[in-house]
Amino acid sequence: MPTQLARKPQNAYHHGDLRDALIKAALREAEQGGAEAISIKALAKELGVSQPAPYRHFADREALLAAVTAEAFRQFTAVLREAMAKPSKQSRLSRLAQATLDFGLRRNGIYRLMFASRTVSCADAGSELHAATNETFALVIEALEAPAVGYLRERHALKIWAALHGVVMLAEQGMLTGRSAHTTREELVEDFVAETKLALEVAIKGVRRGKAD
Amino acid sequence: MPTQLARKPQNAYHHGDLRDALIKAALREAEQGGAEAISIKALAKELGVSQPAPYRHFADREALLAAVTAEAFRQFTAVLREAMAKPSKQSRLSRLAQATLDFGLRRNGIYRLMFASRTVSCADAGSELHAATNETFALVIEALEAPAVGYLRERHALKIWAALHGVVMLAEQGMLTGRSAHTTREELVEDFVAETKLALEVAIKGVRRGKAD
DNA sequence: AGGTTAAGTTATAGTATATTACATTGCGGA
DNA sequence: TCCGCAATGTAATATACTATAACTTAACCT
Repeated sequence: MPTQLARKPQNAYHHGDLRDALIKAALREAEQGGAEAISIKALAKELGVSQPAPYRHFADREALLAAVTAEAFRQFTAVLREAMAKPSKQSRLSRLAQATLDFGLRRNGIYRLMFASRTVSCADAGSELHAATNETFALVIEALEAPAVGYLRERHALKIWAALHGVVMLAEQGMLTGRSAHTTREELVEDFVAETKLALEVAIKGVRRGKAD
Repeated sequence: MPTQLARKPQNAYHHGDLRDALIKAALREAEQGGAEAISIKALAKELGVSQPAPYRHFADREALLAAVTAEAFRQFTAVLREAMAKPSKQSRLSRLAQATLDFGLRRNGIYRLMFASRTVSCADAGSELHAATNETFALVIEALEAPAVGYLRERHALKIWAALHGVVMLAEQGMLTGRSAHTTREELVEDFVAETKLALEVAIKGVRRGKAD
């Protein structure tokens, strides 16, 4: 699917690039209210087309959500990549982790759309989503800055990812506040980062010395 | 609000205990499809009452969801408590952790209702939900089997809770499968359990020796 | 008995998804 | 040139859900 240049929408009966406009507008809506805030009817009205028009481009609401989610993943990955790229005193893993937390809290509705809606599963290997999450996961592995030894990198990438995800979700739900004074979200994240680095280092040394898994 | 004995519902124009029946039926629905699967209309039909009848007991759909979520938390806490109580070779923290994973995956829709729906926030200290999550959190602290030293227990309880939550959520979404061969969800959870024990022990010793935070 | 009220009922409005049949535009080929 | 046609809209409509309003029934309480 090529990028389809927007053909002048000025005097248009035809919108010009309704599909893309729908995705962008839906992302804007989801920013605050999550997936539930995305209404085909409302989007159509906002874009000045009739209600059924979106159905020319998406079979149903779920198909739109899938496309929006994929786009959200692309943006997420871009943010993480940028955070890892910029020079800093922090380690790359730390920057990735804090960027994840920041994205998860700031663009909270979108984050939920990506990770906490069952509208779309990324289980089937062929899906657009699967590819998107693969890229994110690859970035996490890269952030570990560790050599490939067995499945250690993958395993620790999964762990830090899960931990970060948990912090974001609980924080969004307000379940972290008031539990432990003097413990901020950022500190929790930094704890996990430190533990990951340590554990991975130890594990790799262990494998190299002992040749055992 | 007393427990309101079910007055004989047999020959009833009045249902008898519609409020409770709604919550139970809604929980059953949510088991599979999460919060979105809960429809006032459908529940009313299932229970053999008219559509507006539920509104006698709940101001709106959200109020019903709040009550259902609170009940879900109660069941969740009960399951965890039971898992911790039964004798086993595993540590209490390990049993709590695996029970959490099991609940999160098996009663997946309910788990999402509890932790991944923004319908209800537990941020306000007075709410029924806040109390329910407090109880769960207290259980996690108890499972650590560690003495109260500063805020260490609370901090590590938050960490293991977040980590567990992350594993459950990612697993539900299918984001763990296929990433790292030879790494099961249970192993991830056990890893977090082991790290928590170790880190907490070290931290407590450190504080006691050095008197510093 | 009779009044009060909680807990239902029917009727109805408003909004969302989704389908069907029809209309408009612009482009490529005879 | 203009005809056909595919792409992309529109109008009309069916269905489902939330929610409110006005009315009815049953139970309880003096």
